[in-house]
Amino acid sequence: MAKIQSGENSTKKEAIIQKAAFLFKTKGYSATSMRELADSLGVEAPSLYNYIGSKSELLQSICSKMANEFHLNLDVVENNTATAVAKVEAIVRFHIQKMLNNFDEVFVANHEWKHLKEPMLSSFLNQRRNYEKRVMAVFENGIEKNELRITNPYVAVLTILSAVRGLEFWYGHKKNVTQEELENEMVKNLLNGIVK
Amino acid sequence: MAKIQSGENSTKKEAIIQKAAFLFKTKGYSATSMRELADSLGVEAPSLYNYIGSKSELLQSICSKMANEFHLNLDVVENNTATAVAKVEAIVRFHIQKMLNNFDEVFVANHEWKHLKEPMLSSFLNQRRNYEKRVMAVFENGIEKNELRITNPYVAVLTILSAVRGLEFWYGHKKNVTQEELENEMVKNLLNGIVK
DNA sequence: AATAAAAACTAATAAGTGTTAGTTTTGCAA
DNA sequence: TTGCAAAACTAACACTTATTAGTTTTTATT
Repeated sequence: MAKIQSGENSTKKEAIIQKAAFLFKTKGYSATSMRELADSLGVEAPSLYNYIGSKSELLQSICSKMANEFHLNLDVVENNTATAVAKVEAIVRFHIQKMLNNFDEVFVANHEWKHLKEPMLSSFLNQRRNYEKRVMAVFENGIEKNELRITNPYVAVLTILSAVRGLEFWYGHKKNVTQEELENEMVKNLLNGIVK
Repeated sequence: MAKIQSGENSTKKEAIIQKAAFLFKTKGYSATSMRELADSLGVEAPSLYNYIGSKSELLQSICSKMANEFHLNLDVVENNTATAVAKVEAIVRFHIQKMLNNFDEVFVANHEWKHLKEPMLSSFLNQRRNYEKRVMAVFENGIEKNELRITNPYVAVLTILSAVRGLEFWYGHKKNVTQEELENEMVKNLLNGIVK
């Protein structure tokens, strides 16, 4: 009957993943059925299996894609910025932008990872721990170089990254704040708290 | 066979709700089955219905209990603290303490509310919007009285409350940070960013 | 127009869901 | 010890779940 529509630059598999991200975000992974996903693509559920292996594979694709992108950005930041403060700002800005531009997928990676199956679950958590450590190293470096006035880098990382993650709470509210304003104001509030 | 164990100060219904909160937090509402909940209480699933009305009633109990407690605290803070800065600090500290002392239930109210059924869903979201507005009023008052240097109270509320909510991320990590240290350090980092 | 591959379909399966009905066991009061 | 209510049980229901098998339709190529 109907065909799975995919944009010019995306395969049909990618179209399925994108819709899945939207539904997983909206209803949660477990509460989203394959029939529902198929329905929203104008197709019967078994047809999806021409493109994907399983429901859990969809979740896995989303989570690992996000993990990779965040790690990749950290590589760039570590090599291309001078001061620790500049690194922190670059990291915060990337998180904010990702949050605003790839909301569905970031949200799913942040909230639905617990439904990953082993061994992907362990792998995902390992990657995340690793990411945290690398960010924390940036903060520690900032303390050594006397750029930051924080005393506990772990708490600082936790505080800042969580604050940014909280943008998901803002999403949909659509107050009279532009994306740029929000980003700048947030960076200011957060960095003011820790920069010397 | 086995009986549902309830602590000295709690009814059996409360014991069920508490275990439900733990499971809903750990596996998510949809992925938690009544059989599983019963199992963890050493009982068969239908036995639960001697004490509760339905699965969704469990979620409702948890969410509305948390909503009430946060509102109640705000009543106290509004009346019993002098400056806006003191109010902000008191709110932040309450959020942190709740997060650390009633982790399961706070987590569920924060993450699983979307599975509430109407009309409780709308009611819950209304309460939350209301809470935000009241907190925002505190910030606006702080700007008027020249106590705060923020320019956008909405972004500030978002940033601070999200940062605190991010404690869920810390929970379980058990770094070498005591609860008090964490609370004080976090309050410092956050207030430094906005207090004049 | 014929053919082969891609992609949709229908039907079915086995497992799991919340919940109800009806029955048995348990524990306490008389 | 008897009797009664509270609280457990078993069996079953009507649905929903992800997924597979097998078949038909669509699409593009020769």
